[in-house]
Amino acid sequence: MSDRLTVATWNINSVRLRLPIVERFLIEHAPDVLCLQETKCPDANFPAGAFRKLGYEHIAINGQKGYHGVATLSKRPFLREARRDYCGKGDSRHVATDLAFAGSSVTLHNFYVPAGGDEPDPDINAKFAHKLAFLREMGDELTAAARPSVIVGDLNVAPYEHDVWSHKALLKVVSHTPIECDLLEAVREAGSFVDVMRRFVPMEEKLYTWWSYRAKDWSAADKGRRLDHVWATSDLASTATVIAALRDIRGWPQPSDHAPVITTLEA
DNA sequence: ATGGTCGCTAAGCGA
Repeated sequence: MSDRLTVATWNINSVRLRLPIVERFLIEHAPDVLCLQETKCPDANFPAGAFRKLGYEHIAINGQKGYHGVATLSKRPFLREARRDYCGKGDSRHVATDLAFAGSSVTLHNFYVPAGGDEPDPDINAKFAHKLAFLREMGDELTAAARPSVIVGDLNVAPYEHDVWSHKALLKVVSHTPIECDLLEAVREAGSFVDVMRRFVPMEEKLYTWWSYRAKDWSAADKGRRLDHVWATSDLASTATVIAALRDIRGWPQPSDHAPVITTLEA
């Protein structure tokens, strides 16, 4: 049974403040599924009604007050929902859903990996130690990942040379240090996942999903990083296509500092 | 050059 499923991922940095542009995105791009990160919203206050009105009737949320938070919005019903408390800290950083796909099902993991603070040394920076522990736990879990599976989200690591505006300038900057880049590769390989964005954009081509709020003119400076990712198991990756980071959306009014990424899965 | 800007929630923290 042939099928097609479009999956978007977007760190929106407050779902309530960003509701107008999330609605605009859903109307203009109409993915089957949208995975949000940094919703910063307790579940009781999640604006589910606004999304249901746009046809996203199935909503899996894992939120908390003020920080983190993920949500998966879907036109297609969920066969299963699961949430894992990575590192046992009570942070809302993961929700998994199973969706009907091609006569069977696909598992979709939505992750928000800890940013890791400023100092890339786990001995003096507990936030960086947490980030590394979180990634190691991801690797342990994903070794046994169901097939087919897709992982999307803000992984807060830009692993390759051209995932950042300057490899040399960022070697000691959290998100692009060798320890994180090597660990993210090990996590991906532990579950035999394919980096779908890089299947479509050559390794030597710059590719970003995030631009800091701090730049005077983010687009002109273009000091971006590829922090958001789409991974798929090899059975899906062979037919997956990516609309790489929708950069224009970074320039919408009151934007998130991340751009969304859309992937089409076909089987 | 070691800031610069956001969003939460009510001064400072996290990103």
